[in-house]
Amino acid sequence: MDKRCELALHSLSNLFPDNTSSSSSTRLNQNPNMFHFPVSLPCSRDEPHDSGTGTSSDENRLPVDELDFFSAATVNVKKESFHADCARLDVNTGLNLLTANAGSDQSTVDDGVSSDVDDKRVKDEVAQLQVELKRMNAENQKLKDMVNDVSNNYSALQMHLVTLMQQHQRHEINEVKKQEASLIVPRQFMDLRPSGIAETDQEPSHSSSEERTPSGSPPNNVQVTSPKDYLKTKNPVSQLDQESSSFRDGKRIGREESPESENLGRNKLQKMNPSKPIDQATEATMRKARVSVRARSEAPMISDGCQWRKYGQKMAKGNPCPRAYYRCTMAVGCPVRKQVQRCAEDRTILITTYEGNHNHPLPPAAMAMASTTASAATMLLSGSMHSGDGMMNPNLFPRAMLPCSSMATISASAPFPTVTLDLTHSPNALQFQRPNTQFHVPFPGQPQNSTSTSATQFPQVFGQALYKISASAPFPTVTLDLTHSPNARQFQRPNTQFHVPFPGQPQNSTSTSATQFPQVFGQALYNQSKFSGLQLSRDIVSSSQQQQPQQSTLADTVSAATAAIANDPSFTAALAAAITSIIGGAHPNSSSNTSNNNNNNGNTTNSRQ
DNA sequence: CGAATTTGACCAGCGC
DNA sequence: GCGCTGGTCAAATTCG
Repeated sequence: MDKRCELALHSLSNLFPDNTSSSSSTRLNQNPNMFHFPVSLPCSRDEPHDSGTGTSSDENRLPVDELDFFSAATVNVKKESFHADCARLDVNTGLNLLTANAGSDQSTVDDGVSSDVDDKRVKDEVAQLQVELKRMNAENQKLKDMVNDVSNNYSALQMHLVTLMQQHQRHEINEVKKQEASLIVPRQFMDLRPSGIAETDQEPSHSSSEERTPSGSPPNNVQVTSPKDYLKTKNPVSQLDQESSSFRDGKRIGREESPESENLGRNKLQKMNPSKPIDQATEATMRKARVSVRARSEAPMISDGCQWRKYGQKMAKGNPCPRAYYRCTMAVGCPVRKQVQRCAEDRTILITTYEGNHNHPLPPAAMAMASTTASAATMLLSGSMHSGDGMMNPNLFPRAMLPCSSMATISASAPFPTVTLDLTHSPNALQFQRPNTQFHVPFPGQPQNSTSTSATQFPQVFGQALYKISASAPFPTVTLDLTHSPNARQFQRPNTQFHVPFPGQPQNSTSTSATQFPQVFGQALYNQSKFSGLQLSRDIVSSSQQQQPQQSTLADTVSAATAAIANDPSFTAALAAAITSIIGGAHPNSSSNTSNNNNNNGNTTNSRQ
């Protein structure tokens, strides 16, 4: 920052010790869509200003010269710095200062000069200043309106981007489907049937594996066994696998009916629609694609900005913790559902599995998670669609999915290959890998020390830490493992606070019951492209990263991500979401999502279990 | 009193 | 065919 600006702000703080700093950082915080940039106050004055003169706060008094300086600075803020407005530099502060000092200055002059001439001159100056104040207030209001417009436009664009992404992916899927319809390339990474081919019930004798094969033909060169067999013979070992196995355990979970036909059995639905349009098939596939998010949280549910209604709870096999079922209630008929369950091995880990895509506009607070899950599902489906070759050579799959596959592993020998993308091996990852780490992101209208939020705030984090693609289940699942919490600092907005001690930033001791995750989508791209091939043990990385937070910048991340995407277009969807996240990450979360059902962890279980 | 949650019942898929 | 399991429904209950 220009030194003169610093001096100006210093003077402001001296004059209004209780007002300046707070107002400059909070007034425009009312707009949740605001970006938070470092304050940059442009100053036009050529001569360096000596803040030591006339800034004594004892009398709140400034010489006219100083008033002129602030006036000039304020005008420059208005004229030059839309950025400054975005940056929470409240021009009103300067205006208030101007007003206050105009008054004090007048009184000071009155005390010191008794002549009518001087008094008249001062009054004239005050009048001029007041006129100028009015003008600047009007201009300031215009600027604020502009900021609001930009924020609104941004939100609309973000929504539009997500919509376009989904449409684009559907188009791609349709294109690939047409190609595969002629080639009849077996797929094993997902459940994509050509339109018109009903699911399991038309071929009840088929195994679950066969059901995933188009045309009912088994994969050419892949031994097909049931998921349970796979689990028996192959031990994915990782916790993720064990968790996802609860969905893979040879059972088909989730129904594919549209909300309008939810009450119809799948059989009925398919009989009613023997020739399901391809879009519906795609939609069904998208609906089946699952994104599982693992996050450490004491809260019963992470807050993703959506509204959910609990419609069931069951005890799942192998897990003493009940699994809760939620349905999106932000719009009538929204097909999105999610399951929330604690990890059996580590109950501090909350596993949230999303299924489906929202069919309604989302508030900014929900955009992050929605785009994350949509992108994850899209990526999975896209990778699946491109996995025709990967079918023959499963190692191609992670290569296609990631610009740098050094951290991707795949159990190629398994009949149900599982792609594990362990991005925690990046040097940046695992910084937050601490049990019960709590992030604190103050949002407008939310007390910073609030402990009332029972849900974990969950901005967009896809692409970071450990995420895993599990296509072996009836539903392909992307698992985002946030328990190896990512380094979110790169994307931390200046106005965002975390409980993680950063260099030069004292650790905030406030606590909140809500675990709030910073938005770090896309960082994996950065890590991967920049540190490709770097093989570090997780423990080493973990320990080192906890002590050496990364200092990378957003620009670095974006450029690296750009380079990564240039290497592999298949990652378009994920990158798009990453950029979306980077651009829009500062969205505050709506209070708590849903109903804050604090009893979700309760012991109430289905008696049948 | 309406909304949200709880919970027992039901259904479907799958393995044996 | 039967039992197990996951998922959902809907009446009962609780909550604000």
